[in-house]
Amino acid sequence: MIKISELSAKTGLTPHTLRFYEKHGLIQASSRSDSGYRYYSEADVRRVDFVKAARNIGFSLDDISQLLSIRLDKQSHSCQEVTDITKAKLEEVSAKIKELQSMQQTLEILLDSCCGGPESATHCSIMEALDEGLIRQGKSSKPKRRAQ
Amino acid sequence: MIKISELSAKTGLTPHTLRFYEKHGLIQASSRSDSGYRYYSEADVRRVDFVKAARNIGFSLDDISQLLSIRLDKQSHSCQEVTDITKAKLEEVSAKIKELQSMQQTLEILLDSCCGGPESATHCSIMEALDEGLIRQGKSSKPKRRAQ
DNA sequence: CTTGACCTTAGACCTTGCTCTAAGGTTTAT
DNA sequence: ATAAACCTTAGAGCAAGGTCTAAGGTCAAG
Repeated sequence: MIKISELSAKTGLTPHTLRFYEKHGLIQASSRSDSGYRYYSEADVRRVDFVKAARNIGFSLDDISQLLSIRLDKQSHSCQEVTDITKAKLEEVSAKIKELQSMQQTLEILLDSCCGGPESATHCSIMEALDEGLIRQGKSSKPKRRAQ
Repeated sequence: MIKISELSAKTGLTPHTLRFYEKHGLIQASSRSDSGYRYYSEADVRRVDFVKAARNIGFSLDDISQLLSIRLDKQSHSCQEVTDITKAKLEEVSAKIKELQSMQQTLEILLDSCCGGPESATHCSIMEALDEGLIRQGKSSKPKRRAQ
């Protein structure tokens, strides 16, 4: 059993972050010393690594919570539950990419249209485009509260 | 001269947001009534529209601040200053796209590998991939403090 | 003259994922 | 025995861009 700083060393996450994850229910120390020190097992290390892997793909801590509860009792959960979470994340990522690509395109067009030189910006075509309000591409409205 | 609710109607931004922008130096009322009510001119409306256009492209409020000060005195600024801001934003957007595409690809591979059916997740290949820690694609480290 | 719509301010709260501080207790090495 | 290095907790703070509340002042209509 290792203490938090060793878990930190093994996982690359700071003790702060590990405690933060615990507070949010993602991980937990297998046991505590009499004085309250957290002690972690090998299984705990693997759990943290799972969290890290999921984080790297872009899953939110909330998603990871769900994945972890599936992981704890795989028998009682289906592959579909896992793919549902994954598909939702993929949708989200794809939507964000589209939005950014639209911005990217606009920025490229603007850059193409402007000389970019040391001339005064009096007739800068980028400034003009912004002034004319030619640019429209509303960032998708985000849901305010969970649907009900 | 119009009051804030009318500016809100004309621009689609709430009075709250308009005051928020003012607090952050993006806009300002041309004048105030004796009682302190904000009064806006046509030029003010155009300025808000500029802010909206810039925000739609993805510029941060900070970027917009810079663009606005160029706009206020175009003579004293060059096209290059404008393209520098635009290029920086394009880089940022492109980097974010790359990061997301990497996630997207991983998610697609995971989804391809999993049956997604009602079977128990005991041998779910997505869960296995996360467990094996096969996934590596560190989200670019973000700068903690401005470079010095 | 009162109601209701509108305006003012400072400041709290939201989201997400940390990051850090303060104030104190424990362990380990010398 | 004591100092360094570690641990604990609650809670504050940050980034970004809003969003909203409270408590109160103002203005136009009826």
